[in-house]
Amino acid sequence: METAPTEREMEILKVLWAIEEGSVRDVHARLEPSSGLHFNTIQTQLRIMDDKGLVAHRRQGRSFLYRPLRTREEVSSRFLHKVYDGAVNELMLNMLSSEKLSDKELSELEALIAEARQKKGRTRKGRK
Amino acid sequence: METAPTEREMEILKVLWAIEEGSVRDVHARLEPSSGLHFNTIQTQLRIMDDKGLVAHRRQGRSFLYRPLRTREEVSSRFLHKVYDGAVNELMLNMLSSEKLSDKELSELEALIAEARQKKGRTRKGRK
DNA sequence: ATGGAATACCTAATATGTTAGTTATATCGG
DNA sequence: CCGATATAACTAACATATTAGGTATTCCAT
Repeated sequence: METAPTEREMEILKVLWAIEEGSVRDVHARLEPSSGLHFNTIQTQLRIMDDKGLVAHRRQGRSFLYRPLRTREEVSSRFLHKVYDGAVNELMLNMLSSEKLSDKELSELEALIAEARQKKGRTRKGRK
Repeated sequence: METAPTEREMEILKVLWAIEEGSVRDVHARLEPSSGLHFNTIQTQLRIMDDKGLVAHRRQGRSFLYRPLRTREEVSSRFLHKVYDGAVNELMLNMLSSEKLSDKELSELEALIAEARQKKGRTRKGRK
């Protein structure tokens, strides 16, 4: 069916990514301060997301515990392909220009990529 | 007002990013093969996006030429903050794991970052 | 001028998203 | 067992998105 999460659904997914699994109350507690949304609203939203396959639930005692079925990777990958046709370096280029990154952050990024390169090199041809 | 582009609006923005500026017909020509959408549908959509401030138009002869007002940078930055709270390296980490990047692409990425670091270094303290 | 083609403008139907009230049901303490 | 409370389930109202039909206007060629 491939339904993309809506704005609100993204907020809820974000909470679930953070807490891994949680009840309506848990999600509501996290979202209420910033959004002021009613408990029932979150409950309804979660049920809809359940129908859509964005989350799953299991019973615990009298309440449900919800967990995300979409990962951040999936959401991000979808974004990359939708907006950049999959061109990671295009995205990175834009990030580098729009985000103000510190030296430290840049070093970290470089290290991440170097590591990925290492890993790849090892499992393929030779060292370089 | 800060309205986030919807799914369909994203498709249209993408076309406009590619062609820089174009008439309803131009956009429709690009979108029709994949979507089968009616000419008028695109026209209405563009007018709505105009109202929302996502695009602007100018007259040329009897028709309008539309151009995007949101850049890919802006859309991407918004995504980064919404989904990752601005943590670029988190995003990159996920990209590295979910996208299958070639050695060449990884090298390019590394080069991009190195360059950004150079540039930053030059305008700040010293060389390092 | 007049008819045809292209286009903007207006309108509306349908679908989907968003929010929260109301009702039913289960659980726990006494 | 009984009432209080927490929660799920149902329902509904309203907003926004999506799609396309119809109408008015403009320009071009005959």
